[in-house]
Amino acid sequence: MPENPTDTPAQDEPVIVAGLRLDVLEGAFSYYIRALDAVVSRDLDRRMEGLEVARGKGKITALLLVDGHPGIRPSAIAAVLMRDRPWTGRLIDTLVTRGLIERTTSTDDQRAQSLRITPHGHEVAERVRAIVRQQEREFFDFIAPQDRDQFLAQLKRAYLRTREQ
Amino acid sequence: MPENPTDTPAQDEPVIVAGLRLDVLEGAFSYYIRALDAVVSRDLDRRMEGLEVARGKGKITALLLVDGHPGIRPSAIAAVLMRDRPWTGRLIDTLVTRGLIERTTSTDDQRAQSLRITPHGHEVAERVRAIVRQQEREFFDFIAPQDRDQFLAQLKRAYLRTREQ
DNA sequence: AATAATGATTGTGAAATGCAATTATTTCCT
DNA sequence: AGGAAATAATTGCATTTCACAATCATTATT
Repeated sequence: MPENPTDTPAQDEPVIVAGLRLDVLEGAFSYYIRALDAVVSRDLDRRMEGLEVARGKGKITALLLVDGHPGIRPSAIAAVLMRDRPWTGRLIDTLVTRGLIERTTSTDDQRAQSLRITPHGHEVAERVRAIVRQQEREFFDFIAPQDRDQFLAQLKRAYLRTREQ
Repeated sequence: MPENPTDTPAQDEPVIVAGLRLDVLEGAFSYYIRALDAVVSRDLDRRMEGLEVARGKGKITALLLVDGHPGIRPSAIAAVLMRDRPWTGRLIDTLVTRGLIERTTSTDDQRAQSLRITPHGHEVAERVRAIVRQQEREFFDFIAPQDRDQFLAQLKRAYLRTREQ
């Protein structure tokens, strides 16, 4: 049983990109995470093209959250996204404008709003789920099956830990 | 010898963030990468605060590339960053304006430019390296030593593979 | 009842980003 | 050699993103 992921570059082998060495960044988690984000986001944008939630960070998460948690408040979405409320408010504006979710004032707290998915929004959410799953299959197909769980677990762990800080 | 990373959440355990479930995103590489990027970038911004290369993606990489590759062309930097040339041009403008690098027309090709680090730029590059290393130590300290190489190798691999597409 | 805290919106300005058009130089092709 | 095509880079927008301050309404605290 192999202890290391399949076919990974050796630790001492320099990382060459476009013929250039990456200096300290070569050994930096932060660099790869930031660079990967750009590529993954670009790819996801392409896949979502035409769908009302295309481009930008947040709309997809917000839509799925509303679909999965009827009556959710904007501030709860802001907490997950780690964004401020003005930003989240405008995000919700666009989802409402596009007829994906609806916004009513909450019955138990009249300051708060209660967000619910519309039938159309639910359809879009379903399509979003399909696209996300498809991207996972197609875009990340180079990750060997036996490495997937471990890699995902590490990312999860990093995600949950860094959120705390 | 353990085969799995230390203390990782079980695969079937739902990921709860701010009390909410994440739907499909919970199992999506893309979600964690995108979310991690936001946190890591924010943290890096804080650490670089005051330094002429703070905030934004690209200045750090560009500075280190110029420092490590005297005479490098803007287009080479654009290739590494996967950005268009106008964008890269303006990035270089700011580095030049701040006295970190200097720009001359290349001798072998008068269309092209040749970028070189200034003494001040080199100093900043050194400080950037120290900060990056420090972030790796402090921010990612939750990754168990025995997991680090493997996690980094997976990220590297993902990075290199996704660049090809 | 007065004050503080909470949930959300509006206003605004600074950056980031992306596309099209332009200029200058070099390479390629007859 | 001469002209077309390709390459390196810049300039000029037009959009979008994003954060901060100020404001308004409602609820909680004392």
